[in-house]
Amino acid sequence: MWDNIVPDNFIEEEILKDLKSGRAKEVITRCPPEPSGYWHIGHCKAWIIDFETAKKFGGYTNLRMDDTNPTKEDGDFANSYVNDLEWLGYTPKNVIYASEAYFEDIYKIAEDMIRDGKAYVCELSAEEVSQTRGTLSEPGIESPYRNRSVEENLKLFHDMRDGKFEDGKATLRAKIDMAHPNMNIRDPVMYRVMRATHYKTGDKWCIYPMYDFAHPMEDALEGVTYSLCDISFEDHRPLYDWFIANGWKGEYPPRQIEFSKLNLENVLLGKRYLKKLVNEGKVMGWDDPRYLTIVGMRRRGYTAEAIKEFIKSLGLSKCDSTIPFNALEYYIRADLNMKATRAMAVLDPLKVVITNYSGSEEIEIANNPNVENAGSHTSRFSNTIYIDADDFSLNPPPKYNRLVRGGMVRLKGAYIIRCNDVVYKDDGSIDHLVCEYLPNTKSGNDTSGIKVKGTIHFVSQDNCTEVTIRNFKNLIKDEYLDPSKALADGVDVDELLTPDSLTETTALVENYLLSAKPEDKFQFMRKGYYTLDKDSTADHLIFNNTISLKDGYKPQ
RNA sequence: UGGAGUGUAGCCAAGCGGUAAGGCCCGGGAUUCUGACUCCCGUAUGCGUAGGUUCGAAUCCUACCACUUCAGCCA
Repeated sequence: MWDNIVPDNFIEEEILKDLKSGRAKEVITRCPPEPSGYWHIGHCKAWIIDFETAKKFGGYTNLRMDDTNPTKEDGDFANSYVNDLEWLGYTPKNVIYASEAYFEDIYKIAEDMIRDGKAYVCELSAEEVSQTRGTLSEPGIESPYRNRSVEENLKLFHDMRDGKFEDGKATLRAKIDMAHPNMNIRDPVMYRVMRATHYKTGDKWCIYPMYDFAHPMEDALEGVTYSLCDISFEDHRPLYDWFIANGWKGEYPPRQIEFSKLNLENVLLGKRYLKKLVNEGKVMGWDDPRYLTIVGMRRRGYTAEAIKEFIKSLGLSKCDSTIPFNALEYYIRADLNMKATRAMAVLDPLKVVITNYSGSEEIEIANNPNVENAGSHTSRFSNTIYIDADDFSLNPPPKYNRLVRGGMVRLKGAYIIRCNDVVYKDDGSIDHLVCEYLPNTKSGNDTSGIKVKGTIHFVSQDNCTEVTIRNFKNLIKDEYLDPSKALADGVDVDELLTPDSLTETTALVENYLLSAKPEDKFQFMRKGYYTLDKDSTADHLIFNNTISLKDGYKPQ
């Protein structure tokens, strides 16, 4: 049945072995966020693995809120995940709230474990537990409460649930091994007393299971067969397996497999840091286009497909890795190249007067020359136009293919022009260029036989509108390739920030863009990709610079 | 310094005893009414190091080295 599946990575290899040996019979995965923050590109990697792996083996994936700590969680986050997944193009089979779906069952499993002598109620304080845990090289000390009778433990555990202990006064602990070299195994806490209103279950519970106990039980209860997570949980796997072995009686036990997480150069994804900048008003919000949150990337103009292709291109391993940002940018450009509508925009206008032309006429601009049937839209040419200032040079560097005094260029979609004169302002700067056009050179209808080296974009005075452009630089200064390490080394967060990571400029765009809707994607030809920001109003458009085009021009 | 994990090109990453895939970056060229895209070509006598086994080793064995990670009643 599985014979024609070819594994693409070590996780799929492991799964295939299990399937063939009968250890597992299907592939059901889960994406298990704690609803306590917005998703970012790092989470994307995990969700892509969860969904793609299950899909490959004909299984499915659930979205499960791992909401076992009411002091940190919020239902708004949970809702955002459903939207983010949808945007990414994934539909979970079920949306589950662990608190609602499993708390009662997990509690019963805990009772069974007490009956089996596998768990005990401990009344050591948090500090005492910490002090008796031992160190990396020394064993811990067993709790004085470790050998209570089953009856006493059961009664005390019920007391915990019934609110007879104050917060922090008692825990349920797994009875494993206080001398184990893996610290996680030294009688880990399974339940703590915590009076907090849960966004989903309200005040129904005053005890909450810990991740290490809850997670494997949730997986098992849910029928999840593969619990894929990042490498930071590797040390927890023995515990995961212990809880499955000692707490769950089912036939096909879930299996945890870890992979390395995604790090990007110059990018900080820590929740604390993102939150701090939002609170201090240093960014526009969680969806700031400089953030690599899902909502931020979306607002910036990144596409879900580009993000997915990027992550898939990275492969899967357990090695620590940090990916250069330009690896992501490649996929953003590649996807936008096929999706963005071409348009003309002049970012730094220089006026050009065409002396031998009068009036105005329509021209056609292909919406996307790389896509068949993308169609075209109408723009205009007239005797007064604007070109970008850097497309004209008084002292052209070598191999400069744009407009120079006495030289010719083609205006995209219109005519070839020649620059005959330069008119200066009183301060010595250029006021405008005086040009002539070559009448028989119109695009698509050129009978002149004249070849020019350069084609530049422009807008016509009678067909353009001023808009705001938001330009972004990396939030983190270039020299901090690993900002989390810098932070750990004591560098202040503010020191990491690029001072002018957001700048606003204006541009003249062809009027075709007036009908754009938020999130519409455009390529401003020869410049970059832009998307309309949600802050735009009918008479004031704001475009976010998603990413520039590559510039292969190297003078010399 | 106890446990766990990882070392293949500048960055990722295939490879699973038969003589180092691919992608990004970079360099060169072609093409181009976007200096984009596209298309060619080039980039590890070498796989953390040192030994060993073998006709043959990135793959097996031994030792060592480096890096990451774990001492929440967080997830």
